[in-house]
Amino acid sequence: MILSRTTQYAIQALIYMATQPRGVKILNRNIAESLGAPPTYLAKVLQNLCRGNLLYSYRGKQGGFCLQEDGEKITLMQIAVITEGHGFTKDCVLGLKVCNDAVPCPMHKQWHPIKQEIVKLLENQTLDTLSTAVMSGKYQLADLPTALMSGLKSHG
Amino acid sequence: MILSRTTQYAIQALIYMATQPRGVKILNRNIAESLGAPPTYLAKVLQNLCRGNLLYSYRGKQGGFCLQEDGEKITLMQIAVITEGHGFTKDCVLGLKVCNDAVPCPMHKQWHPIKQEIVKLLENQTLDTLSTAVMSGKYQLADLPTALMSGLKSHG
DNA sequence: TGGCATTAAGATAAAAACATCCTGTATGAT
DNA sequence: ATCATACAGGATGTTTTTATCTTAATGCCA
Repeated sequence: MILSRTTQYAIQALIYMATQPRGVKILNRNIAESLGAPPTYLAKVLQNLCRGNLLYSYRGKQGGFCLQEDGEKITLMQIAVITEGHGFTKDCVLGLKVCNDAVPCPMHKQWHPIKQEIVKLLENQTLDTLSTAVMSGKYQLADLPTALMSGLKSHG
Repeated sequence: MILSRTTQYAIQALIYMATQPRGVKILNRNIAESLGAPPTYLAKVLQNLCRGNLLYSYRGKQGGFCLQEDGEKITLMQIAVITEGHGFTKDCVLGLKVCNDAVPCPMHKQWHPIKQEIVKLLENQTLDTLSTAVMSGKYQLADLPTALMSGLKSHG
């Protein structure tokens, strides 16, 4: 598994939010329901994304979460860096603490280009592209296709 | 992290064994020391590799572990399948239980080719190639270069 | 102002991964 | 035979990740 469960929730949640009308506050409860994710855990993840400045949060009645301005430009890499920590793209595939061009593990040379492709992919995929794909109805965001589809339909 | 710590230990251990003269029994204790891995934990990993038919084990005095015949042809994929379980190459990058060409997540199309490259790499890398690289002295197998190097030197 | 809905945050719990411990069993050497 | 050595396997402990619970803080609205 390349991304932790936490990061997967974060990405799913943000894509979901990008499918919703911009500027409207979205409840944690609704996101969790649409994704089939544990609400209390997702709340922590969203909190973390707020600290990472990808989201705004508003308390009280009429509160909820909102994508930051230019939210659709957010990349998967930005998300992953917040949830997995910096340097998760730098880890040695064999787990060595020090592994670089100068002092490589025996897989370093072969693994490096693939790692680069993963990085490039994560950097190229934006919430814009992904949410558009989901809204087309051809791609599922969670293991609850009916729940999600109905959720999308009710909003647009 | 693409491979679990357990898989990393397994790969490191097998590469190390492939650097040693074939047919000679190798002690868990020595492998662990050379890799800087916890000996009792490594023992479990090696046990598992025996069940997976990559190693032979011998008990009692003069006992130890031996690479299976044709051990140098073992691929990283064979190892990973044993330690991570089948289907670890089939996991959806967003964590969906069902995600395939027919019912894809919004990342499926973009992720698939990279996943294929990872699979191909793991299938192409053999203990032969990797142990040869390590024996050349240009590549480190553990975060204990001096310990490993001296270990290799003492055996040829 | 009081009541309610919502996120924030800290404590706690559960599960999985990682690691250790102890006893059993096989095997070669004395 | 007995002993020392090394793997096997089960129980236990620790750490990290994932998940839940509870209380506080905030803000809307009547």
